[in-house]
Amino acid sequence: MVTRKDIVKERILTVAMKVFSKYGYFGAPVQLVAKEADVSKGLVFWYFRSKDELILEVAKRSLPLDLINRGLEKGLVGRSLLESIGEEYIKKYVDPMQRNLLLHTMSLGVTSPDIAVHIREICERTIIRLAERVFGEATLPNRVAMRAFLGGLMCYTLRPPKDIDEKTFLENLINMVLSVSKQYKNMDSS
Amino acid sequence: MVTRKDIVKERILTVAMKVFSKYGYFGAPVQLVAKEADVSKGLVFWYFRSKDELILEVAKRSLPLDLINRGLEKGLVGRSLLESIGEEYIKKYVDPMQRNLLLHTMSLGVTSPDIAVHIREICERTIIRLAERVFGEATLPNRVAMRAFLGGLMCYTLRPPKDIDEKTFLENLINMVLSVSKQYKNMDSS
Amino acid sequence: MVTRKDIVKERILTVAMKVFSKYGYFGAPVQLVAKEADVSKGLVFWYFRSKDELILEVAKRSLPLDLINRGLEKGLVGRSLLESIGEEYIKKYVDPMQRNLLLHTMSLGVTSPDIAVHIREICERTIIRLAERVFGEATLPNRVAMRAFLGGLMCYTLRPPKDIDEKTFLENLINMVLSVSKQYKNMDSS
Amino acid sequence: MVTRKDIVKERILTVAMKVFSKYGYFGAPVQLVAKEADVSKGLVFWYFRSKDELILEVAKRSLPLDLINRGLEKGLVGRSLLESIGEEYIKKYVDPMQRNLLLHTMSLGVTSPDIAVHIREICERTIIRLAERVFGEATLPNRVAMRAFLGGLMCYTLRPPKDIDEKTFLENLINMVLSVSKQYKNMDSS
DNA sequence: CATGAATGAGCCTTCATTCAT
DNA sequence: AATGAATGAAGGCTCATTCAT
Repeated sequence: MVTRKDIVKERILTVAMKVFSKYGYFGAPVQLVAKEADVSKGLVFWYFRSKDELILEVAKRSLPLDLINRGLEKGLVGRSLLESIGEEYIKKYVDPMQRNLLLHTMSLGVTSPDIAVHIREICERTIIRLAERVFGEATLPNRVAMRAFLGGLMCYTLRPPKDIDEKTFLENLINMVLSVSKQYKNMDSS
Repeated sequence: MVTRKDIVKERILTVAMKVFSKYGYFGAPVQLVAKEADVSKGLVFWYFRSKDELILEVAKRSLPLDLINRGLEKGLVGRSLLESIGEEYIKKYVDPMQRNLLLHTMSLGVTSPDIAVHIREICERTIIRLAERVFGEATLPNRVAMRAFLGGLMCYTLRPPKDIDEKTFLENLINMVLSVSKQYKNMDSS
Repeated sequence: MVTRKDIVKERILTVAMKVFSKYGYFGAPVQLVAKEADVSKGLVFWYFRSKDELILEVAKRSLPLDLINRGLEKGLVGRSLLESIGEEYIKKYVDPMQRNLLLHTMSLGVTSPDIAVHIREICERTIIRLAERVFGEATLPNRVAMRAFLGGLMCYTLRPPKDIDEKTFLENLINMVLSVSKQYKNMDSS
Repeated sequence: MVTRKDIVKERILTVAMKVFSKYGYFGAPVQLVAKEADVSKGLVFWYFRSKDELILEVAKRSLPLDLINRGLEKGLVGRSLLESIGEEYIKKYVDPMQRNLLLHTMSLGVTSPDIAVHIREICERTIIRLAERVFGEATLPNRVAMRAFLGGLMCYTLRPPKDIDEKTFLENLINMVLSVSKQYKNMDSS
């Protein structure tokens, strides 16, 4: 059941993403988030114990974890899982708001150990689950491949090359990534 | 002639890079920079009119402009210019301090309009000069190629793939970039 | 008849005494009292219109009024009334919680005019009733004697001298106090 | 040399004593102290790192340590030291401001462990030095006697009995205190 | 040039209090 | 009665910036 409480908390979070995206985590006072969400400053602290907690929640959402989990939940494996994630990834970050937020989060990860740790843990776990579902097992080379996959996507969205269309890019990236595993070797989409 | 003034200003800048890299542009008060540089807070404002000016100066240095200009000044052209820049680029950003600073600057570029403008202008001009020296003229495809070159380097340093060594990466990147121009077509370094 | 209402209100008050004793009237938020009493914050305000009202109620209990009234209700007069009160006084304030609370209340009496007034009124009236029951009439010297009695007890409990036992102390204090009235002159307990 | 810096800091402290005395340590915002001292809020934090530090400094001054040290520095010993201290003690606390401040400090000592520890340490050391100068050595009974002396003075000032004049009180208190040591036994002022 | 005292705006956070349910 | 969401007013503290020396 979705209570009124959940709705308000969600609204605050959504607004916070917009505001933080525009002004940065430190450039935007909690006050501004509250005002934009049309609630009192106090209420933000009722739902999030501190600004850091709010930032952490927003930072989590700025990462591609949501779409990765969605892909995993669909029950997809191998190439089709990567395709699904790749498409959603690019879809998410064509939104400049999301792209900027991701930049802020990456910058934050450098300075705030607290938040960095949190994020790192989550990423670590996700990478492993992803490797398992794509390759069958999360060996080191497989995990590295998953990182390359996500890193490649990140670079693509951060600085999309004008001369490579999404389809082509994705196909090549996925081929490269899958080539680390024998089962996909010499099995290009060509 | 290098005056005492230059030495002190330089020291402040160097320290500011370290401090901002560690705590972020907003997380580090001017006071901290002054303390680490062993000067008074007032002196920092003597050399830099405001914190924003100091940040701007540091942000400039965090970008790869310096090494690009150095390459240009060497009088190199074409492939050897790209090789020189590529090597220096990677050399600069293996330093985590520089890498983190670059992240902060990218995040900053999203929120701070006037700093963003400043940086963009400089980049724009550099890209053009670079294209001219590599390809002979700064046509749109050539400028795009230059952006791809720099973007590729950025991604490489931000998330260095374990399975590609620096030499190989650079060679492939340069080949790809040069291939947009007829004069380099089918003219691999081989 | 003791209603459920009374029970809850009483629990809140008891807990408030503990909490205020530990953190001071201003150091303890109402929220903390509610939590320790295992009720909602709103309920505290249902029973006590404001925090000040709660503080006042606790402050009253921190004073020795209860045991004085109990003594009066026993129908005691003269020396035996003082003895009863004296013993109960010391018994109450051997509890560090009560002692600390008394200190907070004394400090509060200095700053909070309306609470101070309230307390002063109550004290004034009690002193008079006490003087009447001890000496027969509340003349000025008699009232002063009553203050000396209570003041002496307060000092004793706040900083109990190691070399004077309770019995001896009380006997001497009462003798001194009673000596202001002719009827007790030269009428030591011996 | 008394610098301008010292003067300003001293003014803030003096004002803080007045303000805290009137409103209590927690009832008075730093802002109010600053305003009354005619300086900016920021400056108070320039001289005192936090409100707690300011409170501690004021709390120290609210105790009778100053006059005790002054007595010690005069080189007095035995009875004359106690007489000097006793007179100054009463002189200090006839000022309601000082009396109220002392009450606040005592209340504070209960809740703020930090400050309590600080104060306790200072008191401990002073008691010992006092015992040494009064009795020649700081044996346990001598130290207890010193506590009784100071405790007696405190009670006297907090609730001055109308029927005992200062001279008489002091004489009796000192006689009592000195009687714990053989060298003063049977050496009453009578 | 250099220092550090001084200012004031602004931010995070707490908390008494109200109110719909 | 009882809950806890919601509000808004302060308060402590930081920090960029200025200025007298």
